[in-house]
Amino acid sequence: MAKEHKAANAAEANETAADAGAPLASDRSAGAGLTDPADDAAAQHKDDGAARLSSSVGDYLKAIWLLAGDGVAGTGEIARELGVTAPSVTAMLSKMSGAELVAYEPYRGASLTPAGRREALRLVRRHLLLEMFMVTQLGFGWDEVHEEAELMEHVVSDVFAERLAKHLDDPEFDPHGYPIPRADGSVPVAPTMPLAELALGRRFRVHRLMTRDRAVLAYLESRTVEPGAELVLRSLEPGGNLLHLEFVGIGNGARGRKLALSRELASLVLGENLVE
Amino acid sequence: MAKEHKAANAAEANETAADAGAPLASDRSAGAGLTDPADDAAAQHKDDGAARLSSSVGDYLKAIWLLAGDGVAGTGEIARELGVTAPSVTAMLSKMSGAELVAYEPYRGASLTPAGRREALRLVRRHLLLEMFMVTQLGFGWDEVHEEAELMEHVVSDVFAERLAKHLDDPEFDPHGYPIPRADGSVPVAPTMPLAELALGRRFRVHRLMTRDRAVLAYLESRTVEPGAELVLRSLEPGGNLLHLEFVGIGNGARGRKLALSRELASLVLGENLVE
DNA sequence: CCTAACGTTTAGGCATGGCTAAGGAGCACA
DNA sequence: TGTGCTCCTTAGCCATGCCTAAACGTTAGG
Repeated sequence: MAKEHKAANAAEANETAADAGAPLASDRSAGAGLTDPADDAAAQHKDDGAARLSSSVGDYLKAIWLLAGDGVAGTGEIARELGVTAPSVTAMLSKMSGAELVAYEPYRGASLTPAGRREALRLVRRHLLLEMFMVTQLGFGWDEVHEEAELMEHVVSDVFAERLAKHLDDPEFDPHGYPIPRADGSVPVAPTMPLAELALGRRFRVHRLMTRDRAVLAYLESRTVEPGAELVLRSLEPGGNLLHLEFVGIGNGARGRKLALSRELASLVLGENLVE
Repeated sequence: MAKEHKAANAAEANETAADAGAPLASDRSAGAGLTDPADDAAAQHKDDGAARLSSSVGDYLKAIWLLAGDGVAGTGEIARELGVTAPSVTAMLSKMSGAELVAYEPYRGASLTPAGRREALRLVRRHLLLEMFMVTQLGFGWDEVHEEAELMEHVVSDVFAERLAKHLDDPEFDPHGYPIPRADGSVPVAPTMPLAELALGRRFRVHRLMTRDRAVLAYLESRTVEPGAELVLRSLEPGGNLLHLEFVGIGNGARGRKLALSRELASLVLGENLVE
């Protein structure tokens, strides 16, 4: 079902380092440089980094990020993602547009401004850190933590998030390989070649399971197809819809084990082609 | 700094077992048994044990508990505690009264019903557990965690709270000796004799610093007056307004150290008179 | 080029939870 | 037994964020 979203591609992180580096005052005045009174209200939000956005606003920002990344997300799309009706989205987008968090064009959709993007990444970061904490320290399963992190991400402070990050050893990727935005607003990058495109006999290291579908994640993990695992493509079923793989990973207790995987799932497994 | 404690005393848990034992269904129907139409709305809230109370409602319940425990809290008192105006409190109390969370008598005040008490304790438990986590695992200072826990306590689930409790080793008291309500709704008890009432030459073990004043807490802790510390009253200033004490504790590195304490502060230090 | 279908926006409401202003209860002291 | 004074409540209002119903833009097919 839920297909992963945006193809966070390699190039991404640099571009972001740029926005993030920009103290975001210059950006805005250039990009949306208005001289109207509304600027005042907006200014407050920036000076101190984020004058407490409501959690609803945060949800919208995050939804836009997940749906479109740096592109444009449509009203209906956002409504579906958040489980609200389209009119609610229209109203909220107008408001957020006024606060310079999104660029909104009626009937077209909304995209994140640098400030909105920054806030969205802050939330995603919190979300992933909280999930990791719950799983690694409290013993939750990966399928139990999403909703709770969803709530908590809106109330934890910057300081809490950073202390938690340190407590977790500053992870850059979650256990499925999903990149955890950094505190400075940049996003770690990782190899993105789909396992499905691996050539015969070549060796592949898994970096990311590109899906939000829990059944798929659970299936892959039960077979130790997870970040760090190394595989070799031994053969293909005629037609190419089934891959016969073999584990060759080192840390993996699975060395030598065989694995059959459909092309469909293999295309969700991202990683890199290793030189032997 | 943050010292563990969990001096879970032997006898404890009984008194509370009584209240908590009451499954709160019987209580309510007997106590407030109305037959009017409003019952419907209220009924929904009870059937499933607590149909997600808003965080505001929770704040009110907690405030009443902190201010009055099982007694009656006045409108103004609650308003001050929560930082809202009196009319807001009146309105909220009426609503909560309808939901059978408090017993509200206009112009008199409100007290918790069993259901309200249960919810208040749930929140207090979460609050204290979160504070302990932040301090002991994330390295926060005790004076930094209150507000954040205040926010988080409203969003963490039962399961999260219990897993966190286990992660923290099921503490029964926070580091200031404040009792942490148990998951079953009972409250640990500890000795409550004020240090100020100690007789000359007698030995005293600190169990609790009975104040929320941060300056006082910091002052006492900087002198290692904290749960577990053991002191002997050596002499009194004429008039009895100053106590000359000496540390005799075992776990305490402070053994033999002298301490002068005003009667005022000594009355905030609760504990027990030890037989020598 | 026009029109139907779809998605989006406007209009009008509702619930929550807060506020100020103004009137009423309760109590203490004369 | 009144008379203040304090505290509490009632009345009326506002902001947020959601909803439904209805009008409107956009776009693709005839």
